[in-house]
Amino acid sequence: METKQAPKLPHSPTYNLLLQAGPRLYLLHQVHAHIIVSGYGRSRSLLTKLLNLACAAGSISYTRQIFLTVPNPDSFLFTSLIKSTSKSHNFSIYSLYFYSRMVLSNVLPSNYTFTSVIKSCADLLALKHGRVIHGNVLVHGFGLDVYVQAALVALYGKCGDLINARKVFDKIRDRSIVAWNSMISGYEQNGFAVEAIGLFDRMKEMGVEPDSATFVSVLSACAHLGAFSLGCWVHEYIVGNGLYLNVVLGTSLINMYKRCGNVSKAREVFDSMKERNVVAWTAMISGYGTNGHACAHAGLVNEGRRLFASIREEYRLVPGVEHHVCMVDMLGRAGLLEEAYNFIKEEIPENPAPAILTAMLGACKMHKNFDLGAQVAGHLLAAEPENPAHYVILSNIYALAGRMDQVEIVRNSMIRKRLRKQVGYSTIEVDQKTNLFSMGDKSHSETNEIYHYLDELMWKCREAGYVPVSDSVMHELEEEEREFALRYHSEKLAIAFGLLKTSHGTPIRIVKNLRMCEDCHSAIKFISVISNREIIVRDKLRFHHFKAGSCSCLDYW
DNA sequence: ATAGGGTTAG
Repeated sequence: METKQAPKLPHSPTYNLLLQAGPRLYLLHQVHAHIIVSGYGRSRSLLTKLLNLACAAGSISYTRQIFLTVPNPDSFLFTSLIKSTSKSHNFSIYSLYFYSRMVLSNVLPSNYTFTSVIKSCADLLALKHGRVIHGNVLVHGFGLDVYVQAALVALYGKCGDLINARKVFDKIRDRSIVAWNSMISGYEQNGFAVEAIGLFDRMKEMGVEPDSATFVSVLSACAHLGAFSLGCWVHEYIVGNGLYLNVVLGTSLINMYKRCGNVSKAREVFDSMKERNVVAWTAMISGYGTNGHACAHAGLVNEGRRLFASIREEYRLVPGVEHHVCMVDMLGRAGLLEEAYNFIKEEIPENPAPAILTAMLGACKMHKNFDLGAQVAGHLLAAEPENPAHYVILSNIYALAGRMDQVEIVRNSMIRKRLRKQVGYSTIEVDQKTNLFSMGDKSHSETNEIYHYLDELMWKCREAGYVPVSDSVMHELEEEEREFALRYHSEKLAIAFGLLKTSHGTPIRIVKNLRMCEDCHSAIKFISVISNREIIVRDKLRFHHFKAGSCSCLDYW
């Protein structure tokens, strides 16, 4: 017996004209005219298709104009309109608009309506509207539709409401790969890299096969944590399972490798990609930059000046804060303090962004220009009086200049404002698990072993000629604390742990949330010789590759 | 008459 299938009816000639026109405005206008002239001006099906195409063609005004001519828009028309508008970021707001018109017209929404309108809320980060719509979902009985649930998880995740994202996620009975991906990316995008990886492990335990979207988030989490071996595992999995390296996935891999300090692997991936766009190129270039292969480090000041000029002259773009910061950093590093300062005054005469002044201040500190430093710090404190980092660097500058009275004043004003220095920490991945250390941390299960080993190591460093550099420690600390703090800075603890736990020949990779201090920088150079290991430290701004007693940053950072 | 879904990089 053959099964009876519903016969597939051919499209009407007019409908075919619409299909042929596609999302091209001038053709759509012609077909629209044809529709009206041939008396189909009230055909909902034709108007629906026309609306979708007008929207896809990018004209929201034409879309609205057509919408207003539809006699009685039905659920399908509203839904398709909401879906079309949800596809473009620019039109998300109209998605909400048409949804509210739908509700006001008493037209019943479907589960398809909700997936689209929720996506628009997510793109708009419209959490309040999202909550209301979530209520509507429940009222209309779609609370257990897996597509709607996945959209809700993504909505809450994007809006930073992880509690509700997880609540919805936990209620999903049969979790699709997209539901898992939404929750994992929710954690990742909100800075919870460890949780993202934890959920990924759970997903694997449950036998769910990850896909490229899963890996994009997981790689992002690896990049965040500097989790090199997990990142390599993901890469092997991708290759082993023959997953296609599309631009997004490829760029995620590049990003992971470069943020783990391995530019050559990043480059291998880049070279193997079939398609590359601006994002991929930018990821690769910035990888070279942060790892010390760019103008500011190589001292290619003329090249840098020329590139900056080309932003306007060749590319017709307006330089942004990030470009200004780079210029000031590059000039400052090269010792051209005056040029850097004039650059700021000329390029950004009013209210330069704090990041630009911070770069200037760093340059003043590096080249010990205390007068200019104090002047810059004054502007910076006026712009951001609540940021403790500015007070710390200013007090460091005064200390370097030997003006302890000023150090005292800065310190007191910090105390008065109840500002505290951001807590520094370092992480290191061992056996695909990330271990976190903070200064003087004794919470680790192998604390005694680690401290003992570190003391021994520092002793050997001293024998080899290492002298502690105490001026980089916070000046608000008491003398005794200072010595302790210096000896047990988080990166030193993490390195000691790494040396204890990994075999010879394996590079040690550390991620630090703040800038590295001068003392640690000097100590690690000695450690790299004594332990005969390559040590790679990623600090807040850039990479330091220590090998045989020297660092890739050439002591400028 | 006919038509559709949620996740992913700097």
